Amino acid sequence: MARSGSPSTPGPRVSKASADTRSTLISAAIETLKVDGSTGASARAIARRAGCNQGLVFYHFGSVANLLLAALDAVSADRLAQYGAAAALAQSPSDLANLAEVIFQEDLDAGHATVLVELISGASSMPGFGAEVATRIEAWTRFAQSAIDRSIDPRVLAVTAPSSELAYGVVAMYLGLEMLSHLNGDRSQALSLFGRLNRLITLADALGVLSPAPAKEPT
Amino acid sequence: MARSGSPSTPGPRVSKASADTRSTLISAAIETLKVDGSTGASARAIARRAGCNQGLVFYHFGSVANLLLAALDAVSADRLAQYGAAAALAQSPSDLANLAEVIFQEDLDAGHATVLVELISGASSMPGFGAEVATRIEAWTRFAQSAIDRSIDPRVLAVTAPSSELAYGVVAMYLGLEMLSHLNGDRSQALSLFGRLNRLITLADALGVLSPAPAKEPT
DNA sequence: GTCTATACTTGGATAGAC
DNA sequence: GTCTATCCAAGTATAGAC
Repeated sequence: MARSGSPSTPGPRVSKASADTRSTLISAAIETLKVDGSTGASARAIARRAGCNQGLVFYHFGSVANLLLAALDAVSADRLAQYGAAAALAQSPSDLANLAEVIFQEDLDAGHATVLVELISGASSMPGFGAEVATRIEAWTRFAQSAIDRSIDPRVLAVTAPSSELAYGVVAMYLGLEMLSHLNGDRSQALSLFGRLNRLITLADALGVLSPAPAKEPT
Repeated sequence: MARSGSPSTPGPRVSKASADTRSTLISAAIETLKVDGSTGASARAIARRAGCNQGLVFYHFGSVANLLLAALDAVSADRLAQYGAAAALAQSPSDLANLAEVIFQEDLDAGHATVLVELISGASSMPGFGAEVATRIEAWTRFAQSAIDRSIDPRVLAVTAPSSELAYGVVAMYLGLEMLSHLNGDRSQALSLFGRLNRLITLADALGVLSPAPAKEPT
């Protein structure tokens, strides 16, 4: 599968031209998934968009499926890095919620969420593909869970739902809102709903029922 | 497109054999969508499952896309009828939530939800298909909205979100949970989350903060 | 590493026999 | 109304020239 060097660390072993083609193909795969969906993401369509020959897909990735997984890796790495940077800046649950809203809007507009949806639903028709996608989606739920753990009082979690389940729900909602807004060509309803949830969290936070108690400071 | 008689009312004009083949093809299309996804739902694959010739897809429906839309119509009609019957029996919001949980589990297990997800996400690669699917999905959000309107106090809606947005969120959640549980081959997390929401609604209902006040009865 | 050419498979769709 | 046969387009994948 991998030819020379590890696939995720293109070291000096790989020539510049090769690495360029690889990343161009990955970008083209992402773009094709956004525009034409997983059904339309054929080797030919992707190569056409990348401006190179169709055979290079198989030379560099071995199969279309592997290229699509590389594309998913790229999107995951990019977005989770963004999320992490934003989460690090957040000081409170409402900060986090506000940042989440901005980033969610970005994901809808730029089509990052579309890539996830297309690969998840497209997995049905490619044997073995589902398991590969599943492990990659786990990174998303893990991120959501850790963000929840950091920002919500454990006692709140105890009386509502464990963070793992909430994270599962958050990712499900993300995917579902992407599907509906993409279908309608209208993100306004999804964003409006997200905004309401956001205001609810800000309100609850202001009432002091969400944040974990600061580690024993004198009152 | 339609040959004789209207497509949704197969009257006596259509021979019994023809109507049989039509409905067999529709059932086969549904089954193929569940098992192989929208990419795998080709005329040949569907006809193979239906035990008939591939050309009949085009004779009866004109195109694969039209057959898939007929399949979606069938699933929508079937499920919304079930939902309606269940909702009619419900006397309270918690009744409704309990029934919703049972029906949601049914949809996950039987793959009804899969059909929706596959057609929505597969729409990206078929020009014009998205709009057709969108109008059919609207029937689902309309149902959800009317159920919400019937069972939740308008004053609660006024301070949280309008029923149209809540319905949008409910359908999005339904689709997202289907995607994740289908991907993992494990519906338990989705059901557990649904169960928690259910208990929350039952609790809120018991506290009297959800149901509309009964129309002016003497206290 | 990249391109051309090609073998093979599958799918959409139609024509015509029955 | 159904089936066989067929055409054509598109896809995966490989071999070999450059």
